[in-house]
Amino acid sequence: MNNKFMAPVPTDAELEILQVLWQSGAQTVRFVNEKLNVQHSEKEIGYTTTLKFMQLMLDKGLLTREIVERSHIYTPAVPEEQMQTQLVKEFVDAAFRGSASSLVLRALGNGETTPDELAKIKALILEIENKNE
Amino acid sequence: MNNKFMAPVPTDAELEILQVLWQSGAQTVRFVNEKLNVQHSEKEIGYTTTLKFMQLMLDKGLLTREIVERSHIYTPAVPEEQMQTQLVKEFVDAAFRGSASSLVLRALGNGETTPDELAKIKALILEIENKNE
DNA sequence: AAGCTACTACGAAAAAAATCGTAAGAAAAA
DNA sequence: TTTTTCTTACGATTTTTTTCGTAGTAGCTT
Repeated sequence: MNNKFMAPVPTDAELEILQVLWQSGAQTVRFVNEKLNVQHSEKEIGYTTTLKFMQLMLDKGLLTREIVERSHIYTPAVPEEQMQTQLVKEFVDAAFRGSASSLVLRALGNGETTPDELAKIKALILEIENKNE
Repeated sequence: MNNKFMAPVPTDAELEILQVLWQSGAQTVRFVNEKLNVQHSEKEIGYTTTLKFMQLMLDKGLLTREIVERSHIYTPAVPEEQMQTQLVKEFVDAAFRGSASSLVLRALGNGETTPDELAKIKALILEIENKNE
């Protein structure tokens, strides 16, 4: 009984599954489960655990699926970019009281941003500035 | 029995309480509870709920407190900036597979960033680029 | 066909997070 | 000095998230 209107925000565990699918494309439960287990080498995640999640996510409208050769292939219901936009919005509210720019400052100030990436960001800023004219 | 070694990551509800304290400075449970209820106008959060959270947070090392006039005044154990740094790191991993710059791109591309803020960000980028020389 | 194997379905348990009710103490008010 | 009013302590419940065991189904193997 799947609501198909708007995808809800995923929980942490659900987001990990989405990551696998965005990165590797539509896949089976087995594939996702194995991928999760190579990353998370701490504690083995059971196959049925992953299966249950993916079924729940189907119900919630986070995934869609089709049957191929008697096995289910799952696909994210929304593209990564769209979900990221949504998540950033939430995160900015929760951790930066709504100020996206202070998030940006923090993210840049923080860490390892390669010159290449910096250049890309600079370009985007110029673009926005121009549009603001 | 409070661990005092390293503050753990706050849950969502805990983070909301921290926000109030970072924003308004050290405060009582009552103050925090009322502040939460004006924002969250959906469903009233009981006083004891907030109290319990703040006691838990004290135990976890997220808050400290002192007694003033027979009433407890709570203070965040870590400054907002430090916590933001930690949270951004986690968020980038969870939602952007570790790429801070794509988070930045997304955050900027997204929304309303004022020219003033853009300028500040640009300045930071230049600063980083210079340091990279 | 009988036994394996590889799946999915589903209920339910375990763990984590959020919420609240009740008791109890101490100052303030009556 | 009773009673009312705040405030904290703490156990317990509810809700949400995560995890898994068991059963059922269908193709393959022999």
